[in-house]
Amino acid sequence: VRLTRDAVLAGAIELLDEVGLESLSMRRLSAHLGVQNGATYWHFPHKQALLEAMANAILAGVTDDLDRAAPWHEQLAQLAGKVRAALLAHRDGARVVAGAFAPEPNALAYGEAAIAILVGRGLSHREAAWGAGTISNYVVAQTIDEQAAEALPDHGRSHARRLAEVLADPRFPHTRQAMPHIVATPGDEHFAYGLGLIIDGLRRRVEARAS
Amino acid sequence: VRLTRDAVLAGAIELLDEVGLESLSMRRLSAHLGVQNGATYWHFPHKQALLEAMANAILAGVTDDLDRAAPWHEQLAQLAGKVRAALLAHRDGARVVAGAFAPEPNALAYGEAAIAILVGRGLSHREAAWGAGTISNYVVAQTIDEQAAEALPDHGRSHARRLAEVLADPRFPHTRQAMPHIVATPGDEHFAYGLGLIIDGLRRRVEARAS
DNA sequence: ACCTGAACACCGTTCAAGT
DNA sequence: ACCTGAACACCGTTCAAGT
Repeated sequence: VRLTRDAVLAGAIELLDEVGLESLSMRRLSAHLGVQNGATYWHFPHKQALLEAMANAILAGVTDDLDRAAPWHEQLAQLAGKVRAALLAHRDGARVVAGAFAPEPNALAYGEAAIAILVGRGLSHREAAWGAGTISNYVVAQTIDEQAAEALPDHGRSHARRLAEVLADPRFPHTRQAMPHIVATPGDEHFAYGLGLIIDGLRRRVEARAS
Repeated sequence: VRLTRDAVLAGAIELLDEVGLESLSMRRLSAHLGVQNGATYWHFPHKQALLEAMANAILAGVTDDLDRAAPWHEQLAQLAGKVRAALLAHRDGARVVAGAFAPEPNALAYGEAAIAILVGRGLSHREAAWGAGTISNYVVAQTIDEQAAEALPDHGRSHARRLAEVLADPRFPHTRQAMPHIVATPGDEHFAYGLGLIIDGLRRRVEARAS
């Protein structure tokens, strides 16, 4: 049973989808690959390196097929949507990517695309980098929330009940009224709202430049 | 050596500041408290419960002393700034809070304050909840980045060098020019920029309501 | 070059037994 | 009520030895 770096990586993604990030151990991965305990360490120096490679794999193709004819702010929204879709395509995908710190190619390609769009509209590299980072953080954080909500036992009903109890506290009247919208709502509308806030902020700055 | 829930919690925060989240184990905490291995389990049912309590402790007081006379968007910015300061006050504070899922009182108080401000300006509870959530996610994610950058060995110089090497790749020209602004810049300006984007987006929606 | 087998130094959690 | 002591079932990582 000859192993390769790619086989280890593919097996790791497979196992991630099966058991989730919490249960993804190097030992379990070895078992999944039908190999002895330390075998994976020949292909990856440590677990973190494997996780970075997984994050890179999850983000593959996010900069493909962008509609360059669309208005710049729609291109940004499209790009963010593709990243979100990529994260949602794997169990705990958002958390895996959030934990990756090293500059892997696919994450860089995504950042480059976002910065290029903003620089193209006249923002400084500093503003473009910070703006792209804000979007990036939003997409990952929001998708972590979505996947956490998904993963809740019995579709989160017990969690919702516990939340409702706490919100009976008279100190939190508005939170109580907003209850249905507190836990990350599945579907695109919730995601689009927060993204829209950030992009609107960027539009203001781009328009200020233009005048 | 009589233990209490509060003593365990205080010891845990102390140990967090000393060794960081990665090295904060239940066993090490017991040693730090001068007590046997399983002793902490009488006061907290599991590690996650302790971490939630720590997150709550870190967020203590974030809703105090808000300037109710200030414009609403400045109140929001103030609130976000106080949360960031609270997270920065402890090693890995942002990551601890990010990992807390249960609705603890201080996090709820913060959410309530933010939602109340937005509802007070005419937004629906849905928009207010989503807007507050976007700010919340931003503050935590951005502060995680800041604390990660801080924690880098030799002030991140080796990391910056590795990044510079990767960015020699001609595929990433804009990222390369933006290099000094890619890693979370310490100080308030970087933080304020992203926060300003979100708040500006909210201002547009509040103004749309008013007219 | 690539993998096995076994070890090292840890984890979180449980629980009878003590006080 | 609160803690000890010891165990259970795991971890990530290393490394001589094999092929």
